[in-house]
Amino acid sequence: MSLSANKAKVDRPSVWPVFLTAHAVLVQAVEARLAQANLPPLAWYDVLWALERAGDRRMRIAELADHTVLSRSNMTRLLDRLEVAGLIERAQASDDGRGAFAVLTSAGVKERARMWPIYGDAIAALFDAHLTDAEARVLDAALRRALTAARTFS
Amino acid sequence: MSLSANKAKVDRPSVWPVFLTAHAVLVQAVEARLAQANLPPLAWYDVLWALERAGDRRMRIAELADHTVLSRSNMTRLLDRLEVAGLIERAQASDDGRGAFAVLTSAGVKERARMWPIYGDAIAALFDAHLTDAEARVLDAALRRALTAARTFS
DNA sequence: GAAGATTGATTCCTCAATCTTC
DNA sequence: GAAGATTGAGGAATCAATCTTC
Repeated sequence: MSLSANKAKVDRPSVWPVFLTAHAVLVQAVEARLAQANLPPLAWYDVLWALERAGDRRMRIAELADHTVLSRSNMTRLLDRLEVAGLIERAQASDDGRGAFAVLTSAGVKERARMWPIYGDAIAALFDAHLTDAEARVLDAALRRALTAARTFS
Repeated sequence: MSLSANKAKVDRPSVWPVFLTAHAVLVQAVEARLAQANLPPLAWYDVLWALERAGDRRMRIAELADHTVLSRSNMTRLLDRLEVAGLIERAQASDDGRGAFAVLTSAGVKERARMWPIYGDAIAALFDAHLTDAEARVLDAALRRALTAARTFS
């Protein structure tokens, strides 16, 4: 064992603290704007938007959970709330008796459309406006790389 | 009012979704490594480290809350847990009767030292290792800019 | 026995209300 | 009345256990 056991360690101050803080502050600011407009939280948007992009406005629960980076049980409960709010419904999978779908309702479509102006503006003003095109490309590439690595690792 | 009310909007796909996903996945991976080593969560580290860097191993509660981007009530409860674990103590401010300090104990110092190898390795392997020096500089500058803007805005 | 999803129990976060000191 | 910190009550996240179907 050499003196430096952490061979992967890099010889510069880590960007990690800034990354964590930036995320926390930005998300708080975005959530605040949504709340101020009497709109549901960010997590709701994620689910609604994922469903809307899916071909037939439906997705398997586990697929949704993976997509939004939530645990299954967490997703079950989030869907409960969305269902109570009338934004999604649940449906049985015809081919697999165990499987369930979350299906976007038309009220769900409307709600997402109502959220987008606020959410989109918030992202634009708080995040995108502060990145040049070149920086955006670097950020995108670098974060995707770390992301992929973290996923294959664990 | 012009046709485009969102003047700040930028003409490229936003990095925002990748930013959110990368954060979620990376934090989950780091927390998993800590948990696997029977160590406390990331938030504990933040508080312990902030206290250790403070001159006399103590900080005001509100100051700590600002530093770690937590609400005051949240910080109160986090400190409760840390106090039960013996890692911090509370002390009265001598000059201001309302004020309270969180003070790092020697057990707290030890615990942070025990966490660092795991945490530091995780950051290095999952995050830093995937950034070149140039990318790290870009990331740091860009995120700081967004961060500052978001803070002055709200 | 494993995959898909849910449930119960616990922990943790959040909001508004409170208490004390300034 | 405002600042610093805590509390109570309600909501959301987490873990392990469960139920059903494959």
